[in-house]
Amino acid sequence: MITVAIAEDHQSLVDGINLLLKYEKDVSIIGMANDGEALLDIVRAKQPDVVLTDIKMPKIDGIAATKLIIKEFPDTKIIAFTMFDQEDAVRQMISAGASGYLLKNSPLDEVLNAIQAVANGEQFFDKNINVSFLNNETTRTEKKPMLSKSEREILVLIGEGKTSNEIAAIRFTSVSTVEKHRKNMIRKLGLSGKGEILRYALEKKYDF
Amino acid sequence: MITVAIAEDHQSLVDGINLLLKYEKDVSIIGMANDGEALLDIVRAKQPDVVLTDIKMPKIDGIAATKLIIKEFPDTKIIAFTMFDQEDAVRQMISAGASGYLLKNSPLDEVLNAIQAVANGEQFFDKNINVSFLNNETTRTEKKPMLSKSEREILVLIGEGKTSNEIAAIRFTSVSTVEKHRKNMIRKLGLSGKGEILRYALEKKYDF
DNA sequence: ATTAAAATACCCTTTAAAGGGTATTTTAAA
DNA sequence: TTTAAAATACCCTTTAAAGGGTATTTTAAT
Repeated sequence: MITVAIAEDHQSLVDGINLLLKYEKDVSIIGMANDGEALLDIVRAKQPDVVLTDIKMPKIDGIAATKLIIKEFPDTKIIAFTMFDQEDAVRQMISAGASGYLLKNSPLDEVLNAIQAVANGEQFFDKNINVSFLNNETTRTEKKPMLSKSEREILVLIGEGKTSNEIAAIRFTSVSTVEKHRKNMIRKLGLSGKGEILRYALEKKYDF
Repeated sequence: MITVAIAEDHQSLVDGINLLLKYEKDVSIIGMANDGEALLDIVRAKQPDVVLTDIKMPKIDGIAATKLIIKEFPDTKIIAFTMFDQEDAVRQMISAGASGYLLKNSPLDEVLNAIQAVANGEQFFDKNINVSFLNNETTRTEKKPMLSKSEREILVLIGEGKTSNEIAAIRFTSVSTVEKHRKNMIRKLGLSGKGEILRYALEKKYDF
């Protein structure tokens, strides 16, 4: 019997996975969480064999949660279940100690395959993910630019219509710092022109 | 028997809804799509009673798809199924003709409740949504300021990321004219601040 | 034909953002 | 522990947009 904990901020999807696994006799869901903190509580209390976790979650994100879980319970198998195929996200999850990576646009029964694979000591990667970069030195160097934590925070505020001045006040930093982050993001994202970072923020805002 | 079509770009969630409804004898899923274009094909081919659709989808988004479906098949009941509780998104879906609005962080069985409600001619809104503004007299009677033809054209171009200079070139007018239209729109719409008209253009892009 | 609204085009000033640097401290990874 | 990356903060210049006018020509409705 494989015991599984699920962390995912969309309850509908948790319910869907539950429906799928309810009648699987070799898999038992022993806990569900909608954020990383609740996931850690479950793992500490019940020590599941497999953890299926979203990356973007409230309180503690999937990558940080994975690190903490692996640190405390190194034998736990962790599968990332997320909507984006971002090289950097995959790489971070792998180096945090995850054994598998699933995309939400894949069929739901892949979840079962992944759980069984990782419980069996194997790794499991979604077919739609390009994992070549994990072994390939050249591909790794040309990875697409990833925004840092501060940069993402500022991008969200930009999307909310805040000016650099307001953002500086909110984050208790100087305006020049905010403007520096702006410029760095513009460079990283390959943008140019006045409104372009606002456009970017608004268009991608539901994406992360 | 209620016939249902689902449009949602995360296959895992489609599978979950499928699992939930498979053994419901008064509900039958007659089509599934991962984008708005495929949804329209299904609706035209099979004319479902109820459509459950995501808002953010490839090719044609949920709001545009809703408008098209209601135009061709006015009796179709449409439920928005999405991850964000944004007043503007709700309002736009309603004015596009949707009968219900569900959040993805709600339990999956709400989907069944929503389908049965709208099939029955009722409206169905997620408990976690603030819908007060829909019945609010002041909001409803508040006639939106009417933009002129040129103003709307320019607003579209602003939404496409064009600068006043580029817009002037496209429209064969002077930059000062474009800037005048900008300022007039800002005044009419009650906006203020640098990026605000771009924000407006991007957020209301289905509305004017 | 009169009139009102829309579209056109210019004036001036101010401001936020962008484009270009350099430099220090803090944090996290190898 | 050494190193690299991120976050911090400042410098200077340029530019697009905003905020405030006035004024003329077109277009459409009475």
